[in-house]
Amino acid sequence: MSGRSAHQDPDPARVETVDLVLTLSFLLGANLGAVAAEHGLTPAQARAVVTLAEPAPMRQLAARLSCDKSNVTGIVDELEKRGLVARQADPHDRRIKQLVFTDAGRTLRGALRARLYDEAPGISTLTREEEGQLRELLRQAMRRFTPPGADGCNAHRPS
Amino acid sequence: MSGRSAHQDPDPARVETVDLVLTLSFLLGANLGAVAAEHGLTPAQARAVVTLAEPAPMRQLAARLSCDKSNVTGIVDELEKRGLVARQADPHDRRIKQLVFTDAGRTLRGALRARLYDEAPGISTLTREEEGQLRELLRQAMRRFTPPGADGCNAHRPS
DNA sequence: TATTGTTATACTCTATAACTATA
DNA sequence: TATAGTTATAGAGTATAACAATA
Repeated sequence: MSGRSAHQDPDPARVETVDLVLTLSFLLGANLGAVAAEHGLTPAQARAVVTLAEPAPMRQLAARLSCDKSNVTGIVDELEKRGLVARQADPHDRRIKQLVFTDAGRTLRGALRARLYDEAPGISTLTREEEGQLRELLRQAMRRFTPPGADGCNAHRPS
Repeated sequence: MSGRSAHQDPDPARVETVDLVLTLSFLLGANLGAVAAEHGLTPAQARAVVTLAEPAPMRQLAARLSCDKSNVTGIVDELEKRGLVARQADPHDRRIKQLVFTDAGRTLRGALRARLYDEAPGISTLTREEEGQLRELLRQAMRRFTPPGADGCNAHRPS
């Protein structure tokens, strides 16, 4: 018994690996925020512009952003107000609104992607070879990852 | 002119690398949220428990969480209410409150760290060697990263 | 009945600024 | 004057639930 804890401390090397991923992601997020602000957008709006692959229904954009569809309404409202995207009626299903870029929106998307990817903090300092190794290791990690509750049936989230 | 955009599309390989980092980080964050909820904590509260290296002033915890000190007050209020941490007067400077864990808090911290690091989604599927390579590449990226606006002044980040 | 999108609402996270008590 | 911590407040982000229009 004594005061011995039920859990050993995790491997310090593992802690460093995880913290490095989180720190790098934090920098990428901070960069997104800064670039968004330069264009008078919130981070969520900028992310929508970068993520949208036109044409796409609202619901698909929500899926790509990993958020509820109700959030997308407000984000797209603002982007539409600024003349960056438009909602187009779908000829085959009148419930659906297809999102498309305006010319200004498409240009902005290119500018944002250039800043966020070409100049990605940290990652852009690696050589092509190093980045290739990093990419392959991350692919490996994601490939082998099994989401919790995926026992071959459809996964739902208990809340 | 012919509608040619001012920006080329970024290198698809680069896009994949960045998106992999963000996806992995998203999974780590979702895991934090799930583990926090199991213990009736919000993600921010759980992160404070995991991050706190006792004893530490409020201000230092805020720095480690990369957030404003005003946020820490509420987080620690709740952790203190649950008997996980305590605020102790600093004998040398009465402005300072040193945060320390209770026994329950220290035990919880161990449990959370075990879940968040030992079972880190994605990363825990790599072999020791693969994880070592990943860690070294991420270290390299962070080492070479120059924060914007760091023109010769001292900008470090102690881990 | 099920689905797309909208609205209303609430909760969390975060930053800013003003305040206190110390130093 | 400067710093540690608190309080009040406001802005983003997100989720849930109820709803209208449509399938």
